[in-house]
Amino acid sequence: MAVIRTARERAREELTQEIKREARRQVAVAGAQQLSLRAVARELGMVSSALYRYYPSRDDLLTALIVDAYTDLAEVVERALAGGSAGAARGGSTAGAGPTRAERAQGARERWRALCGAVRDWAVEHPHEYALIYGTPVPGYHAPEETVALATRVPLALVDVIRGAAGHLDGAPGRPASPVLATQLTELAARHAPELSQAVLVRAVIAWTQLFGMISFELFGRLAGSVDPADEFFAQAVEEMADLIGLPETPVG
Amino acid sequence: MAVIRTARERAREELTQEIKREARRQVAVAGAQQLSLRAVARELGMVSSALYRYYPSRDDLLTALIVDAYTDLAEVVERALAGGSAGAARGGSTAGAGPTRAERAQGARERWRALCGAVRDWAVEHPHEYALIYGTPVPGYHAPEETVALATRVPLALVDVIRGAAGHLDGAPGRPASPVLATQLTELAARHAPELSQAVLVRAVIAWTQLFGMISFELFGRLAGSVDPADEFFAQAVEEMADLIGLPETPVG
DNA sequence: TGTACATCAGTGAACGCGCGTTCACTGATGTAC
DNA sequence: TGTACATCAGTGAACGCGCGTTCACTGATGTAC
Repeated sequence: MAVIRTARERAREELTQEIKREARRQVAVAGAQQLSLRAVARELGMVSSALYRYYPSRDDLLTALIVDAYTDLAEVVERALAGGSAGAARGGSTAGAGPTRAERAQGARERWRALCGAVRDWAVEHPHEYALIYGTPVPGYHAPEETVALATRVPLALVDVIRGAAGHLDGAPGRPASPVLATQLTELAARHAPELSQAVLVRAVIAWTQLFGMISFELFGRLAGSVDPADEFFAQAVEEMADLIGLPETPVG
Repeated sequence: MAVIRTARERAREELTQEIKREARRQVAVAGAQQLSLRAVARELGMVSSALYRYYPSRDDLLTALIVDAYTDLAEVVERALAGGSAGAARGGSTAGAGPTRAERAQGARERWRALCGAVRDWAVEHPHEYALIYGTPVPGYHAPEETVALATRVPLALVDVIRGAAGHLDGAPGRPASPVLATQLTELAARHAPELSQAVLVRAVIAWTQLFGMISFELFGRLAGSVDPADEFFAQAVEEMADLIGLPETPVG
């Protein structure tokens, strides 16, 4: 009620964060499966039962970490797009005004690069948190509704990048979608991207799965012996995907 | 020594298989993390310590399952290619003789479809075994050398399909590879596919990561709300990947 | 074919471990009058 | 400002669980002579 938090309230907020921080640290070191309330409590110098004042169960703590991971990744990606696109488009835009439609189209490929790079960088820096949200689901754990909406932020950003270039996409003509797929794409378009053709949407989904497929393979060690370290392969694949979608090339110079 | 196995030897072989079978069943139900020697023993009506006559540790049993999973998948894929390509190419080939080079090129897209379909079907039928070999690595478990060679069988089959169409590939011209990537591709080509260009090889790796990226997303529930069920999306993506690589279209009729 | 010994599969008890969660408690912090 | 009561964070013991692995043992199977 009071604007100024009581000592109790402040302590509670801080400890809630500290518990989460320590839990995240443990997940980062040993993976989600190894997360143990007792170990967290031990590290914090508390007794294990004290944690139950903050999280009603281990699964709730895990959920908090998952929510944070989704949020963190989404913010990193959105920040990369906000910064990157403004920078890329600023050159040609009237000072003070936002980028024009054509300018955003010009910047679409840079934005696509920025998005892919941001996801990969985050994943490489937080491999276990990445595994937490994009790895094998933990059997027995069921993600609450809350995370479903969060999980869409990155794909929505991806679609947004493509929408920015709508009308300027120059990919090869696509194959017609078969009936069920066409229906799925129509619904997807209605919800998120009415101006994109089915051919482009399919490729957006392909690029999306491609992006995370590559990253998972890299993190999980499946590229060892072929294109690992994967930096340049990744960059190349990002361009190939941009070509596939038909994102316009930015004129050089 | 004896050609005829003694009762002891036969019993040992059978029990070794039965233990593996029960372990596989448990992994299929609850995932690798849940595999427990005690539970396996219980189910088999033995005492847990008896298992140590057959597998020296839990990790060794897990390794046996992983080896089996790799082998099983590879065999399914190789069988699909053997059957599929023979059938596809038989129409135009001289009776008795193998397919000519041009005929194999004609069949390359069918072979690519067969390969992708076989991998996906196997994964859908054995989701937990798929997760065992393509999911998040189990922290603390280190895969022995043995599995490394096994893991290459599917990608080798993939490269083989493309090699079958060498000289007939008609993909869009690729971008030049940057230095490190070029080196990696040169080594890859030297080892596995000297007749393929770097542009094609990059796309082969892209298609490879794409294939498993899609399947993982499908199995792990990440396509829910977009293109799930994924059958038609998968088929479409398989064609797009074939286009990207430049596998020749089979003439219809 | 029969006996003496060696091999080895399976038993049952035990070790030592760590886990999530509950519960009655204490003492400090906060609130109402 | 001071007192009486309510709230709630943290304690410590306990419950009940399942796990991987070791070890001395027994009894059945196999082998050599």
